[in-house]
Amino acid sequence: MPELPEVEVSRMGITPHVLNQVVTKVNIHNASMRWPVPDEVYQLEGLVVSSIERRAKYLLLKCELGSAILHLGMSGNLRVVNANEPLKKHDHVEFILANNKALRLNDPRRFGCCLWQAPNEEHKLLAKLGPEPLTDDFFAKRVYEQSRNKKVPVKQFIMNNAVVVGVGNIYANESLFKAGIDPRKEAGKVSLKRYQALIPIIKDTLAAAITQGGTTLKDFAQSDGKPGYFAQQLLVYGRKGQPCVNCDTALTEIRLGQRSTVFCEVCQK
DNA sequence: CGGTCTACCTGAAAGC
DNA sequence: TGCTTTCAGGTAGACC
Repeated sequence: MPELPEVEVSRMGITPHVLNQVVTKVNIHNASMRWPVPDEVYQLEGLVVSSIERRAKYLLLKCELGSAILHLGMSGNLRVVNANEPLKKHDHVEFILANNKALRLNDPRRFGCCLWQAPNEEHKLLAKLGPEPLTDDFFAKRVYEQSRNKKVPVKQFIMNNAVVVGVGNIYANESLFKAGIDPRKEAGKVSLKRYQALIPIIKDTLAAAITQGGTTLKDFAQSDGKPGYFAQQLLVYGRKGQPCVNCDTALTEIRLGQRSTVFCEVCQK
């Protein structure tokens, strides 16, 4: 499932093939994604892709008359293939380029989306997003102050897009383990000192995953079409019952906000 | 308004 | 073996 590192790696992967190319044709093979794919996306036809940006887990293909906003949801991936390559099942949207390549958005579960943003406008999905985790806008004191009087478990707090974007379930589990923080602990009762430990860990974990080419369990294909399964070592996620790497205690799995939460009851307090 | 819950969706895996 | 059920999860929006 694409988390922020996968999206960033996808961005980097498609950029050499897509940047500065003319979009000769847009094909919407299946408009029923999370939201209907709007016809405005056809406005890209005949335009040059002038930049490819990422905000949270959204990718923006920017052109003079507007931008396509892409989200991979849980099961989506982007591929760059030769335009004559047969479509695969769940290739919902494709952008044919002047270099005879096709950028294809494939998403079996259709939790992803392809939307439109006019120039100088900010789509409402992007408007309420919190800071990017890898920028200086995400820092411990800010998170600490934002968390005061919040009763929500700290894990759910750091997965809240208003606090920081791009921290999904896997990285929330991993980061809290590395920081030694019990995921159930009330966000408002976590000290500044502990946020000062946690925030750099989140940054380092995400940055390392980007550096290594992105991590995923399934569904992620490298943008050149090769399977992109990435064997990053996950310390707790998916390791319920297995020994903690620090103390050998069997890892515990619980549900927080309907999400699988794995942690070490000894190392995380 | 803050906090919690649900819906959306398919395919892999588990259960029977 | 093959059918049925469960589970995975990002996130907007409904709900209390």
